Amino acid sequence: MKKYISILKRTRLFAGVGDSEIELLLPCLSARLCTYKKGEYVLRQGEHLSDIIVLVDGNLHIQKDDYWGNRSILGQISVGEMFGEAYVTPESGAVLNDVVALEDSVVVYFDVKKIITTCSSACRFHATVVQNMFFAISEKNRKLVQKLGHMSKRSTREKLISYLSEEAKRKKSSSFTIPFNRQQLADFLSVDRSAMSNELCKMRDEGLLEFQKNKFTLR
Amino acid sequence: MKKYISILKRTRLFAGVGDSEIELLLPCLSARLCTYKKGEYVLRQGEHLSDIIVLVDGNLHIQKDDYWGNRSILGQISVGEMFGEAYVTPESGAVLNDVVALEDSVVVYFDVKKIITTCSSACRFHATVVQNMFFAISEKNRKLVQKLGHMSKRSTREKLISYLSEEAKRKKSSSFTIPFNRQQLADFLSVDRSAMSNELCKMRDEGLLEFQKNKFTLR
DNA sequence: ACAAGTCCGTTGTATTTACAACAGAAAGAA
DNA sequence: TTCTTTCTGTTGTAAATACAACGGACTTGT
Repeated sequence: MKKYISILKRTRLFAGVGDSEIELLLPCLSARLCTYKKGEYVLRQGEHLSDIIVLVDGNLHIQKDDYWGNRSILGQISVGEMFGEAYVTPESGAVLNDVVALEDSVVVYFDVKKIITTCSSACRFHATVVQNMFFAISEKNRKLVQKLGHMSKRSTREKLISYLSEEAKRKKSSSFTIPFNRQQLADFLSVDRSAMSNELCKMRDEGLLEFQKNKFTLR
Repeated sequence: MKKYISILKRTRLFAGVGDSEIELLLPCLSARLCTYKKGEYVLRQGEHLSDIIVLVDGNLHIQKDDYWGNRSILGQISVGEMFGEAYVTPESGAVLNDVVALEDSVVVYFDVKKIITTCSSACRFHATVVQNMFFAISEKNRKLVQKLGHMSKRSTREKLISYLSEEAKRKKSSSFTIPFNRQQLADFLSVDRSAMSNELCKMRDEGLLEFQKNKFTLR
């Protein structure tokens, strides 16, 4: 666990909390470390959850496969990001999506009850963590709304423009690398891969953008 | 303001807080009442926000119109529900969507800073509100994920099935009324109204469901 | 009651997308 | 290297969707 404290320190959840304080907080929040090999499932649709999870190493996808084998990728989780926060309220039911490791990954589980129930005065940074968690969920919420913005576009081209310009804005550069290959991007935007590939090339030919593999440049 | 306390008491945000306590909390949270006539905008895309808002009377839609006039309805807000919570973190930028009153509506603004900064011991229910807000946002998050589930379906029929069966589950009955007319439902699911109308009738002819106006019955 | 406006279903056509299949490029393994 | 496997772009066809347009049912306001 100790080797990941420096990473936890840089996460949203522990912003403003120092190394030594984090070490004190960890047992107070019932922190548990778990490792997953590439391809393993961190969460499965239908499970119940009472923890918030932070990725400290590796890379995860939030996805769902339907009865006909169509895969939807709802999002991607990078090191330092939090997930599972939508399923920890008393009323929330089962987990709606799978979370799968794209590479060997390490996560830390935190008991939500412990987080929201401010404990003894021993850990005075507890309140900071609660506030951080609030901000983190709020931010997540915003991301979901943004994704809904992409998804609500009617055509493949519009979805691509919506997503790519969003990424450009986020990375503050017209050149950026996306965390998806073509199939994954198609699953993320809920479109057909070949149709999307087609559209991307058309847009390139029209001079709207350039790309090499996962690196895109908007014009 | 007083006439809405009984409504606030029944909201998620104030669950477990009594009438008299709410009255004490209101000034402590910088509560401000605002009324909007049918058709007026409560929030506009691009605005900045530092409040959480609760609807205490009326009915609202969260929506966005693009350059070409296509409207997307991201969600609908009923009395007692909270919104705006995604835009109140230090880093969150402008509001991404419009919020418009479908009928004459009344909302209450709460200063977020006041909420998350636990105040003097005078209002001992403050901590409860913080926890409630956490649950409420978490719940909202879940709703967004569910909507993404509908949106990620490829065909109009699948989107309809996804949405309608979700509603049936939520209302715990195979008969239920939806808060949208046809055009609004189409905007909500990001499909063409006539194509959707067509599909609905096909499904009815196949015996999958029945409907009169906004009342649906699944078979 | 009447007029104006809205809502809903229906139809035909043009456009777009999904699906299947394939070939070349790139990446990995033996 | 050579052999696989994966990834990407391309094409043709079938299917689904968007768009425009219209008539009837229902509302609303005068």
